[in-house]
Amino acid sequence: MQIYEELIARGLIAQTTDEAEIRELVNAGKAVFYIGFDPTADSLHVGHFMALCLMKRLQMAGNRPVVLIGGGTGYIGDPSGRTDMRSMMTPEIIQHNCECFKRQMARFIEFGEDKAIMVNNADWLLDLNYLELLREVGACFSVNTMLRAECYKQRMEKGLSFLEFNYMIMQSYDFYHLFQHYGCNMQFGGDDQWSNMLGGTELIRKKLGKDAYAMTITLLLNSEGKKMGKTASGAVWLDPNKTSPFEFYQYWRNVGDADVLKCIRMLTFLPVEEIDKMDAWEGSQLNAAKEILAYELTKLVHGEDEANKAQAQARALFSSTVDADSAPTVELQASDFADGSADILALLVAAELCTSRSEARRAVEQGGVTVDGEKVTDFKMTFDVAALSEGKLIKRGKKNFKRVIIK
RNA sequence: GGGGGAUUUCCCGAGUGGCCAAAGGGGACAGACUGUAAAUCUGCUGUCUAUCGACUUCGGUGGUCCGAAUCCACCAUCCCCCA
Repeated sequence: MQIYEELIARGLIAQTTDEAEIRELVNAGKAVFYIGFDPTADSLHVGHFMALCLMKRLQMAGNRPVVLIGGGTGYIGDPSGRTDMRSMMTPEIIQHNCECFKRQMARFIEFGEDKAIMVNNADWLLDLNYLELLREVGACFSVNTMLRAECYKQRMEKGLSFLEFNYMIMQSYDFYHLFQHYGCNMQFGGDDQWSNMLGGTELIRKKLGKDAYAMTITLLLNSEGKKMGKTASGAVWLDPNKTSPFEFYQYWRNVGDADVLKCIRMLTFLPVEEIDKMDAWEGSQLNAAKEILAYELTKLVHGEDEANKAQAQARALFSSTVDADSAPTVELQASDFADGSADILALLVAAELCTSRSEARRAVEQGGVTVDGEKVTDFKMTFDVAALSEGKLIKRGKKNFKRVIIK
């Protein structure tokens, strides 16, 4: 199976400008393609991960990836598909985020001579001259067309600033620039980038009379049509300090039945034939598929050791009531518990299992708290500080737990 | 530039002087049922004390009043209409 066919089999391709041409270039390993990443945070997340995987797959097939860091476009903020404006980032933050991105990417993509290259659009966007740009590039864009673009739809109701409106032009200019300086003839990206990407191919056609191509990756949506990789508290990050390997593992371990196979297909590097066999799985058998998904992804992002650890933790915690030695541990100071005894509410808060004593009290009242497997029934329960020097496993609900030790 | 409207607790959204920590829905969280899934049902959802109660909150700052999310003034942000 050739690479393009594999991408299709995995359900990764959403839209293309010229399928035949792209297929040929990519399969022949002749594509120089870029994907842009705006430094909107100090860590990459799952959405970026998909793009990085795509780069890796294409690189393995002999194509040359260009990673574009949006150090310049970060000054504007992409309005695509958003209902409100992004908060403006200071140049310092943008710079910092770019550094973080670079470090994380190096884990996935091989950079170097004849390998992948990394560029930053701050290098050419920051020096643009406004009037010059308007004449050179602005003349090639029709406001009428731009306004019809899908990516602005939601913003037409809530309002779109001129600043953000220009994002498409900057991204198009990037493509134009890379086409000329790096021979980059393709741009890939999330499906929400489609209109921005078309802006680039149009610009290249109008300015240079040449063809460039664009292809988008299917957005990873769950069966309810919501973007995956988000939790209530925010994105699922690749940075282990922001989302621990265990949390990362658990996120995938808990995906819905309807989504497991799709995720395995799109996100892992398991052979397509192997995945096809899993298609027949159903019911509780899917639990095994979820474990595979969680393990594979954790391994890709955090390495084999961390994946093994996370899996062992999860199995120990859920397969039996016996506590896990590998549970995250919190050490507290005995001096914080002046009278030598610690009440359960204080422990729950100190272990960050609850955010306030009120919340902790509710959890206890509803029967959601256990200590070393024993259900706590009285929220006034106290523990001898000395007894906690050995550590106790405190659980809030089924999935939150900490080993608490008082020294 | 002129005119009109909006800003409420995680989100949407009621609330136009005391009965408002603030309806309703969503989400989150906990419990039951399960397969660490989904669906369903129940509880719960500002903080502190937990008993009465106290405290902080309704874009910001000041003011009126015994009393303000609700009235007034100014400021900020956003939306709509006209130019």
